[in-house]
Amino acid sequence: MSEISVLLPDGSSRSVASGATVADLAASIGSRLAKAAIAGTINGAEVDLSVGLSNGDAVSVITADSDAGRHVLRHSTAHVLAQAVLQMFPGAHFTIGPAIEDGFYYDFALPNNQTFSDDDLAAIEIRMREIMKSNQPFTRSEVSAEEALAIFSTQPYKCEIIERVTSGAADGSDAAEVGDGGSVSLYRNSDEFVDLCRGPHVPTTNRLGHFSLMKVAGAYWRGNEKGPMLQRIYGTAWESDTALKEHLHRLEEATKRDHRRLANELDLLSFPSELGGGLAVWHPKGAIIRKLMEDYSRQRHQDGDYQFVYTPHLANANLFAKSGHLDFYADGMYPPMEMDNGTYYMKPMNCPMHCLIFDSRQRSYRELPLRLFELGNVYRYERAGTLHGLLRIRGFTQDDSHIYCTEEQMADEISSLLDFIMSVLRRFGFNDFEFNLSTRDPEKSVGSDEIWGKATEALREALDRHGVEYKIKEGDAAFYGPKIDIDVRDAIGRKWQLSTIQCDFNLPERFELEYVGSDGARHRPIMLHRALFGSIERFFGVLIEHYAGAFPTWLSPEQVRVLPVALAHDEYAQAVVKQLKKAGFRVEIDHADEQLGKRIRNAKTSKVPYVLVVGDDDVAHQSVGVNPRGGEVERDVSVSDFIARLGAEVAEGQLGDLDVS
RNA sequence: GCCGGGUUAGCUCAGUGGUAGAGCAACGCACUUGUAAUGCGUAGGUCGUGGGUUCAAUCCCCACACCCGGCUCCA
Repeated sequence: MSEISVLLPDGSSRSVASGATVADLAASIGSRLAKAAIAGTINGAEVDLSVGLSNGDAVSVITADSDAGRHVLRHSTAHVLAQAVLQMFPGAHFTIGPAIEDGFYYDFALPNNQTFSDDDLAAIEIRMREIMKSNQPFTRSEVSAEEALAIFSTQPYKCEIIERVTSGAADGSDAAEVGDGGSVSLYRNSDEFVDLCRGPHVPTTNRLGHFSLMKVAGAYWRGNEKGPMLQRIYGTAWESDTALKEHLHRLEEATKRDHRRLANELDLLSFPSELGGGLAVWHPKGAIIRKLMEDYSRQRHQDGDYQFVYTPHLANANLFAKSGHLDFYADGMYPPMEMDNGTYYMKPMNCPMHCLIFDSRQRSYRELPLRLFELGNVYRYERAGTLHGLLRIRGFTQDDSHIYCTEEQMADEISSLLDFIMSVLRRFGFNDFEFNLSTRDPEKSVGSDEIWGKATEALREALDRHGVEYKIKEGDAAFYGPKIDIDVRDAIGRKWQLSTIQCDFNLPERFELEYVGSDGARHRPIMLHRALFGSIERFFGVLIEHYAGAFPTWLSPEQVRVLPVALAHDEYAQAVVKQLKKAGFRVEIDHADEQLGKRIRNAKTSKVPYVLVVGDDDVAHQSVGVNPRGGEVERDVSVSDFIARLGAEVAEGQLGDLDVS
């Protein structure tokens, strides 16, 4: 028998029999690898294990416990989901079912606009397990478009995909379904079930099984809100039961951090339904944190040569007509108030008002960059279904600034903004940043090519100067200019978009803003919008989840709780409280009318950073027992020592990074 | 806005076509405790709002409000 030679990922060559498949190669390397293999790559392209090798191929084996392997598992599980649904719901149409982060989904259109119930989900999962157990092979074939249309003649969505692909109108999601060649690739795993798919898939359905169907949801066909609404089933799938369990555990942990739950448990704020949707009231404890955030923000802006301004919550419609926002965003604004002297709107943004301030008198180039800053309250009528706790809210406060500068100043200004942003975010325990540069959408934009080019270049230059990696989001800019968005990762690795720096060529034009240059001529300034927190509300929501409600001492609404062991120690405890308050700390006392253990538990569940227990010894020695959040109890600490340590901790928090774990 | 699900005591949640229950919290009494839940007792709800069906609705139906999970959107 002749042999061929293939190249392995480590650079070595290996001889295998001519006609060997990826599976054969894996088996020749080791039985363990053969068992773990679910797909492979040949010359960089992902393939099924059953694909034959050619002499000189670069080959790798994909195992289930890799990202690529889990992707294959998830996609194969999605096929089985579709198979089960088609069996159980005669007349159902299936559409697309990709693998996604942590799992997969599949979209269906059920006859007579039926919807899936939770009971259906459980039944579908059982049927899926039966299919997996029956060990059906996934078999690939390639057919012409005509043949494919015949095979899927009762499946209009599949026909649409085939037609789009063969007519060259396919987008990414179509290509993922069928591949991009002239022919259409299919995967069949029984006589009755076949799906369009590029693959690869696991060799047989019994390689699947560590999965769970999670939820059912509505989803628009092709994401088009005017198109039909489909029924989507989400699932998660993993390489082992352990990995599945770990994932479900992570979800539980994330639920415990939910800011809506913690805001309630910690008495920070609430969303009374009497107020209306998407409107919050801040309770005293939440307000303490908010004030500290605002104080810090104001201090940093003052240090950064920003000038503080205030503007009203309402404005005449003419202002928003002039800014152009009424044309673009009227649907997202609270409805107009007809007054006897005109029509008024709640402001959905601060920028037009800041432009009025800029334009209130003649400006010189000597004033630039002119940085106007406001913690500005804005109101946006977000669509009802989009509201989400503090993260998507209708009334909120932006830490908003508009910077007017020259073209030449733009790059330096943006560069220093990046430093400013990261420095502020670090103060709140965020150390992992991701940058996105959003570029022009030629279909939806104002301004000349030249100015777009310059501004995009300035943003890029600033990012390059910082040596940070960034992603380009093609066409994702606002209509008025390119922008940088900054995402942070929180303590459990989730990504949140917070800060933004946006160039604006629209408003200076519309407001005819000018400054007098050193040449004596009038010039139009560049305008930058930027927010660090984004909105105070949203940032606070993210902060709650990041710290899981256990705020660092400098931000904690209650920094210390003093617990007298017994009634006899109450007087001393009150003296300790008095000293701490005098030193500027937020302190409460919990009198001895409950068991000590109970009171400690209460303090811990309230996430108070320091619990001080005081008893006979402490009265005798002017000391306290210190029980820190997440640390060991320390007895006989002198009150003055504790005050000094607490003061240092709070001050450190105000200067440097916080260790968040 | 669209597709689902939900709304019962301050909180977390049971429950029923004949106007309601638990745990925690609150309050009272006893206990005075040295590092994560003492015991006993009391009080607390127009069952989201409005309409309909019914002898009777918290329960069934409709509308609305608000919330949750997604989709779409996000200046």
